[in-house]
Amino acid sequence: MIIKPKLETDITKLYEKHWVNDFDEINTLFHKDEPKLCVLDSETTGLHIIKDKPFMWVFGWMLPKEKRTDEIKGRVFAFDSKAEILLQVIALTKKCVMTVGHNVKYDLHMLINGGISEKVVYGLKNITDTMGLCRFSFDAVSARDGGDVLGLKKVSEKYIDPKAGEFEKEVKKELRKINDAKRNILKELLKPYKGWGLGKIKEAYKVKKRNEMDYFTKEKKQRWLKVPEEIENVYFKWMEENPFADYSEVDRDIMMEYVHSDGIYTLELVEFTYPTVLKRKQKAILEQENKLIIELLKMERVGMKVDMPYLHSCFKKCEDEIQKLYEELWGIVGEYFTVSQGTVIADYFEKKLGERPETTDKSYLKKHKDDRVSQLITRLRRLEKWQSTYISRIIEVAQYDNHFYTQYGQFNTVSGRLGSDAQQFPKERILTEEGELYEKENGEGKAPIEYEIFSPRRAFIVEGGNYNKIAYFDLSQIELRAQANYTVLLKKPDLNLCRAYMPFKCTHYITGEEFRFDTKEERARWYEKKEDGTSVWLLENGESWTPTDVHSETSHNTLMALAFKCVDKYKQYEHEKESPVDEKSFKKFWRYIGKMFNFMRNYGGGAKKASEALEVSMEIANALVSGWSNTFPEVSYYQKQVAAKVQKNSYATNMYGRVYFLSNTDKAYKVGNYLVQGSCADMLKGYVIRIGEFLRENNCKTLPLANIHDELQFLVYKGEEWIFPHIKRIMEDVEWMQVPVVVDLEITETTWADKKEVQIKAA
DNA sequence: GCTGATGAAGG
DNA sequence: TCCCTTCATCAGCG
Repeated sequence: MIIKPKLETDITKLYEKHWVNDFDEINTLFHKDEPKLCVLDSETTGLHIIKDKPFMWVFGWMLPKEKRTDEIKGRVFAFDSKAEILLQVIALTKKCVMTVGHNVKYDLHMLINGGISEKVVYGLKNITDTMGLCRFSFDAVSARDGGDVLGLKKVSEKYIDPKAGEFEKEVKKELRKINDAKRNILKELLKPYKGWGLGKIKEAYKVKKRNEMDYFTKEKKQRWLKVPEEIENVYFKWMEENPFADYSEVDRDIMMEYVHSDGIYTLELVEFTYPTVLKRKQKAILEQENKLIIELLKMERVGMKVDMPYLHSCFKKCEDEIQKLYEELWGIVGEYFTVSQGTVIADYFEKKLGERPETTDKSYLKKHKDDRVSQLITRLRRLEKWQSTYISRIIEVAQYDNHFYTQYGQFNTVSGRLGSDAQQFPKERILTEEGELYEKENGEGKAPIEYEIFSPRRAFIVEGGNYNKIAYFDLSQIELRAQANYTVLLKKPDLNLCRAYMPFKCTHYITGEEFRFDTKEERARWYEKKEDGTSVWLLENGESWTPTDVHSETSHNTLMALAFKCVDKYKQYEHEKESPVDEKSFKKFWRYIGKMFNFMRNYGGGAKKASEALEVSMEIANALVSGWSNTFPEVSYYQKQVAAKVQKNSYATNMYGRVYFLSNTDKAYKVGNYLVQGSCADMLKGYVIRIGEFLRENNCKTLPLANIHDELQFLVYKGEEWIFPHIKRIMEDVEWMQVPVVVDLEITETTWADKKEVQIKAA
């Protein structure tokens, strides 16, 4: 059945839109057209990759160029989700050169949730994500700096059809109507209770945004409002009986008007981006990404098991602590407010100090850290953030089956890194005030468990049964190693940075040969030791090589720049006017700012920012700049070279062929970091593919579980510990890295928080 | 309602 | 010339 929707644009009218109940019409036309490019897109009940189901699909294609006319460019078919049709559609996609979807990994989840076996989906070979095509053909500018956001609506509106956003509006309107109707039920229910309307509920409980619509929660907002039990019962019961509406509740006739457009724009995006992808020679790296789609798909479906009772108990602890602190805060200030209300806080400080602060941000509060109000606000902001972002969110996501599922954004980032929400789980626990005091006196990590409010990583536990172990493979300081390697590749190796990771330009204590690192075998000798445990490689002064402590070195050179005299390196410094630096203050202060600045400067940071961020004088900040330059002269050279190259050519290419293109080269200085960050990201992506192959070839049941930038996690199947040395070998074997790559292994049989380091050798 | 600022995290 | 991100909340603007 051919659909003539009310809304058509110059772009969409060139596509024939069908609604079908079975496969016949699709099949007949497909064989008539013999397309090379097809699209698959799902409409689903929500965004949970395991719980939610597809209820409608769009399958379509673009006609081969020779078959197009002025009237028709392609065909799209919408149908209710049924496994039989999907299976036949999948068979057709295999006849195309390319099958695309926008964020296609999500649609692959929905194929599985729609009744297609995992085996069939995991076996798909010609899947390409149009988000990837966008990333590989757009400028390397992050969204923060005004670069493109890759959402289908945004991209199509900008590059394909200014009217692309119109289609969704009708459906959104309809969805809003349904949710409004549900909200009106609550309104009616609340009518008998004076003073407790919808507005008051919104003050008492947090209302989050889902699809730009109000999503009511059970989380407290303005905690001074005491909600009568009766009201709370009415409200909670309403929530249960009236769950937040999703697209499946929208009338099918209205859906039908719009579903085709997503498929059409996705096809159009291929036509728009693909020539640039080819021109920039991005086909090889695109194929890598395509392989990765399936590996990530598998990984996402494993999910991390969470300890729900623990989370619920932490929620309660957090809640009590927040309530307690708020009561103290309101008592002092004499007014009810929340800690994110900057104006109220500014009022307070204006009254107290006679001067109105411009901001009430973290740094302002830190300046008044002896003020109890300042302490309370700082602490409450942290607690509330943790409670809502970690505890509540994990509970919400994991409610379905006690697993936290994350989705990896494969093309979100400019550099090539994966994005995911698992990356922000704090490593450290949050303690009560007493606990923090205890640690101040007795050392970090020393506070006993009764002081602990919440340890995010404690919530993630092993699966159990035959999967009673999680292994974490972590790349040691990989970005700094890659940075060192880039100076080697530029034929100007940075002495200090290289010597942090290998005995660069050192000589053997017996043979006198210089350390070489051109081949794998030569490189592997960096670790060789004498019987007494010191390195066989000797520095110029005859001492055994020890890895340079790059942070101390920057601090040392900063002190030199400030005209300190070195009495004992890293330990004692004297000055004509300033007070001397002893070992303790070197460690606690100078090394700390040296470390912070090392990272800052690698990203292009300057003296002004350093002075602000590290809260030091401009004099010290300037000394850090020159201290850094003296410590890593060739890193400085590298940064200048890359920027100059980008100024000249408008692009640079990382170690895996990923191109960073800039139409406007004002921010060329950023590319130096893109190359380092992006090469490491592609390195990780490569591991995921290769380790996946290894596990398949050996019929392993161990499952890749998660990735966080420089770490890979595996859910280990009982008895398969033999693979650890192989994974380590795969990860440490990086063709282009002349600086040694080192991988550490940690294991837990209980929770993520309790992982312990294990020594192994690469196979 | 949308945007930008702010601030809590990860590397 | 401080890099890449995620997620939540609020003030200001239209």
